[in-house]
Amino acid sequence: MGVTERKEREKELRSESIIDAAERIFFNKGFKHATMNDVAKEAELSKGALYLYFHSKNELCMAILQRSLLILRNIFELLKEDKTLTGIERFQKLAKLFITFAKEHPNHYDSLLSYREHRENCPATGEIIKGTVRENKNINKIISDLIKMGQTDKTIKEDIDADKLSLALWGNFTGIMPSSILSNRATLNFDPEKIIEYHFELLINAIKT
Amino acid sequence: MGVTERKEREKELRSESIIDAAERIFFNKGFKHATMNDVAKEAELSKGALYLYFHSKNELCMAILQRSLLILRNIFELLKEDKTLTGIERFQKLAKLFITFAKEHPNHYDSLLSYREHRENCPATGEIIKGTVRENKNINKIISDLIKMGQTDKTIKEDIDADKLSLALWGNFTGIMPSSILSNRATLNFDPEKIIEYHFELLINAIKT
DNA sequence: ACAAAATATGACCGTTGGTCACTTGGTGAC
DNA sequence: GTCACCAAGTGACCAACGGTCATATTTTGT
Repeated sequence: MGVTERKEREKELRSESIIDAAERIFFNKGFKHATMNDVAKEAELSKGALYLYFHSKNELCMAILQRSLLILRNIFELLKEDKTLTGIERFQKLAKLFITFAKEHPNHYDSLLSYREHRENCPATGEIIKGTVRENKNINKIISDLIKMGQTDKTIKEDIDADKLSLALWGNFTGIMPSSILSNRATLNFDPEKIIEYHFELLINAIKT
Repeated sequence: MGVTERKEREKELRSESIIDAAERIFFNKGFKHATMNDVAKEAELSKGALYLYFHSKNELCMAILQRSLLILRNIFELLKEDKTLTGIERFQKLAKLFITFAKEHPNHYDSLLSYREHRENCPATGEIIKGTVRENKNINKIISDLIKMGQTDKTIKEDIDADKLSLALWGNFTGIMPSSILSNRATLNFDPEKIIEYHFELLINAIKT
């Protein structure tokens, strides 16, 4: 009885192709102005069908956000596996990777920042929400591991609390950049990248051996 | 001809009383679910009249945000004028004031975080948007001044870039807290206040003489 | 071959932000 | 005191959109 398995795969594929369509539409028109009809048309489905796969527009947005987190996790994962660097050097590179991600995936980065807007009305029990929470934890775990690796190779102070620092960085990542990279930079009288780098510089001084 | 002046005052008062009403409604029902009709009723006006004072719902939200920034500025201003503290001690107290603000004015704090949602569609030339930008700069200026005061009394390292650090802190403030204080804390496995405090601790180590 | 179940459709609904033709009431000129 | 005028205010109305559901189509198991 391979039918149910095949159906499950097809359902999964449908779901993915809807998210693909949603990304194209949302990233082009913006979350607010894109409509579910737009997405349906792009996905070559009727509007009603979308609701067989996602409970609401917000949940569809959260599905995109989950992808964004995945992209970022993969970037950090690579850093973690780079054996040519010392611990503190890896930490140093975190800031650059933050910035690179935001620049190379501006739309996905934007979706990260709109977390607050879209989580509303999404039942916390839903698979998608749980997925984003899980992915979030994964990322914090990696950052935390990076720091611990620095402690192992003695390039980062022993008494640093890796978990807390990891969360602080994550907060900083989703804090300083928002007011910047995606706003009209014209109105800013500072360069957000420089701020992040400077901030990291200070932290590095605080934690290196 | 004191009539025009009086009318101007009255217009200003109306505007304020609309914001008052909007705060009560928005803070109770949430920005999304509150309607302009709700606000109109609360302000004892017709819906159409609201639009004589604010171009859109978003702009009304930004007016509330401007108030939030004002509250925060006043808090920081007090810290700046406290002559009993050394520079580094004042810096230390910043973190606590951040947290206090978020706890004592949760709705206003929330409105700060929803900046991204509401700025959309508000023309950058509007008085309200310019007001929020100005208030934002004021706050960064105060933080920056606090740091410089520490450099003057030699409790903070001379070579710290006060402006950059000020922006980094502001980013952190609007970064770590959002994912925390206002989310269901139940699902969090960490205490956001602790994270902020720890982060500050590290920074203090990096900048103190 | 056919009934049952899964999948898909799109007309339809309720709600809401925003508009606009119209009303109201204070003002200043005479 | 009267009256034309204009800013201030009104609320019926509109278009747009998220979401639903009765119906249609396709696939599945027997």
